[in-house]
Amino acid sequence: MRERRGAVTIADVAARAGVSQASVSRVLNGKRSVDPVIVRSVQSAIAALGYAPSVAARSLVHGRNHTVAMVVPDLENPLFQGILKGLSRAAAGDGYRVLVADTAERIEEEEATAIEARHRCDALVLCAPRMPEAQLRRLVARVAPVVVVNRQLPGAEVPIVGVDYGRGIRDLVEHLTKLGHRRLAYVSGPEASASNAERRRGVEEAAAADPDVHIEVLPGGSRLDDGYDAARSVLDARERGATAVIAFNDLVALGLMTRLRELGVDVPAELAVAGFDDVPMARFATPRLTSMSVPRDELGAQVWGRLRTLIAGGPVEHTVLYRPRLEVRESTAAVVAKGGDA
Amino acid sequence: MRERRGAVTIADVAARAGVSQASVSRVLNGKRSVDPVIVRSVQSAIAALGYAPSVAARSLVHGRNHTVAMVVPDLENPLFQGILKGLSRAAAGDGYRVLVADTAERIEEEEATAIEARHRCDALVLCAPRMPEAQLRRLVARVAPVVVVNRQLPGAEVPIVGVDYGRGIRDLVEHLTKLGHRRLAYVSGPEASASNAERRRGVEEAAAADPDVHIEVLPGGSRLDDGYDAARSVLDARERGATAVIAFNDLVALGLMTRLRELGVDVPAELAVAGFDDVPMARFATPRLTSMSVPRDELGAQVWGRLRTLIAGGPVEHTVLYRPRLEVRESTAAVVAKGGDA
DNA sequence: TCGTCGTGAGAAAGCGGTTTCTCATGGAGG
DNA sequence: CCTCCATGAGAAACCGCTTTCTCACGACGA
Repeated sequence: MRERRGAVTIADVAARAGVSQASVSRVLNGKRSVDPVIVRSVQSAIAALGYAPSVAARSLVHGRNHTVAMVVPDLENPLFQGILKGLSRAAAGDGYRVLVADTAERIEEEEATAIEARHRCDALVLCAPRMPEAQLRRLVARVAPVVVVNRQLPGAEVPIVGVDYGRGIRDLVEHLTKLGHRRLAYVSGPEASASNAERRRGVEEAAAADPDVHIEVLPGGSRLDDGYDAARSVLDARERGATAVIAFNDLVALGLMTRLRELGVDVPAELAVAGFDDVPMARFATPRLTSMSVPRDELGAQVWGRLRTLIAGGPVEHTVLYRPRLEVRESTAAVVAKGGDA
Repeated sequence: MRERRGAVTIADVAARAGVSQASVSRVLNGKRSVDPVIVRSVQSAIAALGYAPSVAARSLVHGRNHTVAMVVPDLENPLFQGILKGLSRAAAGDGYRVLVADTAERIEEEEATAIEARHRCDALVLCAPRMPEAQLRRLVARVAPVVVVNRQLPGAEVPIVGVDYGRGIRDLVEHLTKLGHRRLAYVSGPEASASNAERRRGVEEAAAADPDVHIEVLPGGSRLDDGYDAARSVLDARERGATAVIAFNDLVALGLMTRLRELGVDVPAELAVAGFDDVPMARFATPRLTSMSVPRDELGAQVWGRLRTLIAGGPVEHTVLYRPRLEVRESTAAVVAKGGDA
């Protein structure tokens, strides 16, 4: 430890420029009080030596290292990938980098991971945290500055960025009822998912708003396989009168459509199918999938905007919920009267 | 700066435990020379105060902060996402976190981004760097310890982890020739992509190995849209005798198949289609897509293994190239003789 | 008893940069 | 000429932790 580690330090620059370290520091940090001759001499020495200040030393003095930690339940999830992309690009514009911590859906590790990651960084992003609400409230108080994604925390002094899934579902139901559908099915997402709970609330609200509309909730999941496997119970619901299906997300919808096709069910002629999230493949499925579009990258950029404000000592900015946009495609069409009903 | 910043420091722990800071440090770092009474007293103080050592201070002393930077051309790419997932999970097992830098395909910024990111971290991962080879050689010498993904650097003292795309293509061609296909088309990837260059080399080698096999190269890209748009030139190639198509990757193949279906071309009866990467959707397409499977998460874990060795002062480990595994599905079948040729 | 060796623990220096305080110089005004 | 004020720059302390060096004490052997 007592040996110099080969890197160029501020002492080397000061020696080469013939000034004190304090002067080098002042030049580095743009202080106005430095004689221009010294400024040029220091800059010349910096360039000649290829000097870059130690992040650790600066961090020790400033108490900040210009990193932000992002904790996610699973990096496989397209939403989190999009948020990471948007966040990392936006933060880079302010000299920040994103440090990633993936909890692999181990809920019991989520809190410790968040605390550890935050300890390394200036701020934290919690993506769709799975832990119980009381625990989450205590955590956000502890790890500020923090932004939470896709998890409501009424009354908590923390910015929330998310998608208004309830609203999206209601809009989707409206699209389908305008096409004449009155009996629908909703293929549910994972039980532990807060965004699925919101979708289900949207389902309930849509059904409550129109006494003619009935929406049956079916078990499902979040992946292609889950949708594929849900086809059986979807067809049962169809026997009970359902003419349209809303899937938790596009992957579920795409898997479902594959199985329906294998089973000889014509989409949308015999059964309409709609998804959520509008993944790129939705536009290339057969039939093209009607879906609610969510701006993933932009979510990440919004997260950064709020974090930046918090880091700078600003106020807790408003919760922002993106309203999903309806992308009507081929998989939904007007209900066709079943034989004898015409 | 002269005010204490509220965090618990080693001085607080020392005061509470009634020992020196050196003793607290010794306990923290597991030194054997400490009296067990002092160990317990220190541990009790740490727990009571909720103390966690400053990452910056430790980093300053040790010259390491247990982070590794990963530079990618675009976080949208499923391969990089998978590598990030595998790397971040593997590194976490050793107390490391991954810091992400996305260059947004701005090749001119790649080098500076890599240097800056490395400066913040203990090591670097360069994913499919786009810069010219000479520049890349100079860079890897400068930023060691570094692992490069999907980019060959013969003779360079740097571990390479990647996919043997040439071998994958040759295996795919073999699969198709065994089905009786003799005239093939390859829908090319992005011009600047090193992995596309490898695939094209594989195409040339496969054609050179069998004088009966002819492979025509067509322009394409890397996304669903690119595949969709390539259908026209694919059909032209079919007029010239091609009975099977290999696409740069699965997204291109899926987009292509959508357009072929719209144009009334039966896959694989009239034209066989194969992809690369085996994304989840390949198993749910209609027809199910034949593809070369690549273990994305495992690539990330391999990257970590090599980085860890380098960080520990170990040798440059061997380049590892994963051989893609052929996943035969419905989109490829035996060539059907065209009318009149039977 | 005295001297030597080994072990445990505190003091102080150091990691690399920043900031505060102090000093020196020059200019202006009385 | 002398004093005061403003400005520029270096010295030293500090950020929080680690490590080295030194001291003290105890035990053992001569």
